Amino acid sequence: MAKDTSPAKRGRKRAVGEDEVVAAAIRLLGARGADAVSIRGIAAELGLAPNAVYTYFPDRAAVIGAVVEHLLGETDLAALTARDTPWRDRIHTLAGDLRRRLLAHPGAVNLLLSGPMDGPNALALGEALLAVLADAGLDPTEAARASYLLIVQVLGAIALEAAELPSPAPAPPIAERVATRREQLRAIPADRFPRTAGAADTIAQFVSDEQYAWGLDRVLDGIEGRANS
Amino acid sequence: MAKDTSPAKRGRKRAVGEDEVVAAAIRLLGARGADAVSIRGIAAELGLAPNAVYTYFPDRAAVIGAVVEHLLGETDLAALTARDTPWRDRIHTLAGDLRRRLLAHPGAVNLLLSGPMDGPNALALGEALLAVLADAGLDPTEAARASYLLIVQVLGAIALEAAELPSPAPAPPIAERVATRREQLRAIPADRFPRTAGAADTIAQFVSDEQYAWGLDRVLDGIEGRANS
DNA sequence: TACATTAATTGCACAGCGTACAGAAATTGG
DNA sequence: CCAATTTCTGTACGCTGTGCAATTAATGTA
Repeated sequence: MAKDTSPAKRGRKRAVGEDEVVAAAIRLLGARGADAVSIRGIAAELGLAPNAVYTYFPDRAAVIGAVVEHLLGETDLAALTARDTPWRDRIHTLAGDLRRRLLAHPGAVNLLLSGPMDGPNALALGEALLAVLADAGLDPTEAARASYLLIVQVLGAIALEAAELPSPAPAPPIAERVATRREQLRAIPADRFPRTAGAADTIAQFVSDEQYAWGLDRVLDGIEGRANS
Repeated sequence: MAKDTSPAKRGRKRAVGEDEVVAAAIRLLGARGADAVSIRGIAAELGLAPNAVYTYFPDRAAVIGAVVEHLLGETDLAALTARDTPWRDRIHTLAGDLRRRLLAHPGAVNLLLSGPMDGPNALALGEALLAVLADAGLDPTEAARASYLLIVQVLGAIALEAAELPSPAPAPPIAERVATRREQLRAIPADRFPRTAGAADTIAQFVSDEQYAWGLDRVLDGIEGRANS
């Protein structure tokens, strides 16, 4: 049961730790977007030669995976399992939290979607979600299906929002993004797309907190209909 | 009203057309994955020097945008507006169609999510969706919100499926993907993630047709609850 | 028919990327 | 003090997007 990470190894001492590599990557992600999260960029950030990074991770994908894990690990799973709060509220809190955190560095969600999410923090999140949905009255099979549905919904919504942001810069405020959309929507020919043009005001607000919560509520409605079967 | 694309221009004749550029890109996408859709790869496919591509598109992002538009344009919108079919069935058909088409070249959905979907084919799809949801009894505002919800759901589900596929190769059959997942899930420690381990069988099938349809049905349930308010 | 104009294509170059390989530097157990 | 072991660096290869200048091909006009 000894910590088998410390027992005084032989060779040269490490200049940094794996966590510092991840930290440097996240620093780049926030400051210069997802494309800037490069091996060479991270190395420069740490004052190392590019290939020194390969001491800590086998390839770029592994670094990305560790970053994803770190981002997922920041979520407050305790709030998710607090059984004194209604289950729908708990999910709303988690979803809002994830959205805020992931849109803080646009491009982060693209990292999530660039590989399977199979790390321990991803598992922990899934497990907590299953617990909430059991509280909601779903049997284990339905709870599992619903948990995936929720993850799809949350990551999908965030990904679509992120898709229309130019990667660098930590995302303008929502009001500004809505205004930009409204401006672009005014160019739509009302004769060819009458319904779209007519609903332009609502469409402009697709990237708002309200639409995000509305969509989640419809999903939760659908899930709730399967409860205590 | 004359075709202002033909009136006999002056300089050298174009070796290919914009559509051939897009076709070459899609050929690469299907054969060697999203990463292979490079300017140089397209140029090689067409027998041109790399920078000749810049005659047709200003940069790589524009090429990607055209590819996305082309993929969206392949969807059968007529089936969406056939009012003799129940509206839920029509949406299921469209969703299944999109999934099949996008998973045919994994990585395609990442292209969709790499920029705003604001081309004419994207607009046409949105417009058709609004019509279906009007048929479902939603007022224009709710229909707009629901249409975005549906797009989020469909693209999110496809993106999550694509995320765990190694980009090249046109996606193994579903049964094989489920088997692979089941294998990986057997490694999950049941003591730390009891619910996850217990539902492993269901979780393995997250990438199945059934889960896709199940999730869509929950979303449609939620949307249906807002009809004829 | 000859020439000038215009557009498409090419060659070359630059800066960046991931990463493989060999060697130098640093640290420790014996 | 030496040998073993680990980390870090130098160098290099092949790939990417794309800007600039020169070349090639097609046309309208004289």
